[in-house]
Amino acid sequence: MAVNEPLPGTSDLWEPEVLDWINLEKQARNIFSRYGYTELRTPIFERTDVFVRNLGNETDVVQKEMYTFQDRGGRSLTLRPEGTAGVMRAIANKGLEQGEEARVFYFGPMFRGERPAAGRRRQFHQVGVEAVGSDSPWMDAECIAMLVHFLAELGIHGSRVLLNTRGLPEDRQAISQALLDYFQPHSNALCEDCQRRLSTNVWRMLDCKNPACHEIALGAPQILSLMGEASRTFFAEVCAGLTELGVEYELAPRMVRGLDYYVHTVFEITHPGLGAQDALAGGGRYRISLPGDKRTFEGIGFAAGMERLLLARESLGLQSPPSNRTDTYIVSLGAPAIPVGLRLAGELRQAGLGGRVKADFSNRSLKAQMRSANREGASRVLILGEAELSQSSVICRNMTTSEQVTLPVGELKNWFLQA
RNA sequence: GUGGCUGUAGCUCAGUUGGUUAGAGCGUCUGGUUGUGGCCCAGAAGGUCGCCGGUUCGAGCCCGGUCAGUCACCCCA
Repeated sequence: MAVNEPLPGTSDLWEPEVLDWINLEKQARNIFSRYGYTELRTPIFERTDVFVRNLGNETDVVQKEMYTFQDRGGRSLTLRPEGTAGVMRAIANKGLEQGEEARVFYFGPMFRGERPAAGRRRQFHQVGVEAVGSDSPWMDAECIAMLVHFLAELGIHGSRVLLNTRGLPEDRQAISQALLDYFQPHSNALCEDCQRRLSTNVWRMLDCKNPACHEIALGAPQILSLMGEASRTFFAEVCAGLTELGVEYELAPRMVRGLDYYVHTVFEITHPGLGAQDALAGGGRYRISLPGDKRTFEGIGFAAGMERLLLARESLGLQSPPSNRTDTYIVSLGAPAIPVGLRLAGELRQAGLGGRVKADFSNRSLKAQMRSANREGASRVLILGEAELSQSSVICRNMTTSEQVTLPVGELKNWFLQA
């Protein structure tokens, strides 16, 4: 039993759920390509430093969530915990001309060694986009609007767009200091995590969920007001762009996203149908430098959790109904009929007739085979028995109307073509 | 990694104060006279009660451990 179960946090995916996944991928390609994005597929494992370097060594993802192993040559490799790093590596490898933009989307499995919960898996799937090479705030607005468009196309209503800015790196020092000056006096009242954050990551204290910390964080200085002119102008233009595109959003001045590489815009989309992990998607503007490359790449991107998108759809009653497995079912009565049914099935498929064709090789009674045909939802049944074999004919039964006729094999095509 | 809840047939679940061969519904299979599905009827198959150990004359029921699921925390998609 247990040996056949998938590992914790992983799962087998059967129809009809698979149909929802196919549809999700189709919609992603459909929408993102309208914005000029092209699909990129990168390996699901990379050299470990690709991730450590990009995500930041102090992040939780790097510290305790990566699936890292050594290959035979002793190199440290890691199953990708997110998509951006690999995409950036691929772009750097291909090369980006000065002034050239890369706009790509991707989807696929990601791996994080976390404890599974609602909407959280160890192997999960993300659909994401990256627009690299533009430093324009209008690009941020368009990117967020594209995500909102995508959600609408999936029928996901009721989500919220939360928006904030982290400003430019040169503003960070002053802001961190101001936050530190504010939180330090309260240190005794803070939770364990936040006491540690005082020295590691003061920003993160702003969105601590601990009630006591949250209370204190409410009185913290507004980071936006501490930023320089350039940062504030950038943010204002992102907001203006969203308004221009008719995207509704909420300012979330205390939202701080986990990864170190963000500059300026950060955003998150939440949905009430998800449970405790209510983030449907998240992203922001980033600057990334790669090992062996002197350049810094700036871009804007997001990743959406595919499981969560599906959960949100489910909470709105939008999952695919179970589908029939068979359109045409071929019943063979008696051992001599079985190879004839086999051949007939092959001919139908080659001719593109009868949709999903399944032949029954079980040599069971007619009744038993008819029951199977019915259970599988077949709309047409072809019956081959002794009498039919001797005269090269076949009984053609319409399962919806229960009408049937005996036809020479040569006339089957016409029968299939009529409704 | 930490905590709460759960773990009985393919599925959904019953199993009384621990006491003889562990039950139901659905599903599956077979049959209801010569070769015809869905409805109905009859019969059958299917379970080491997650696993290991303990308490007991005796445990699906009690205790401990373990594994798995689930939800929550940390964090994130």
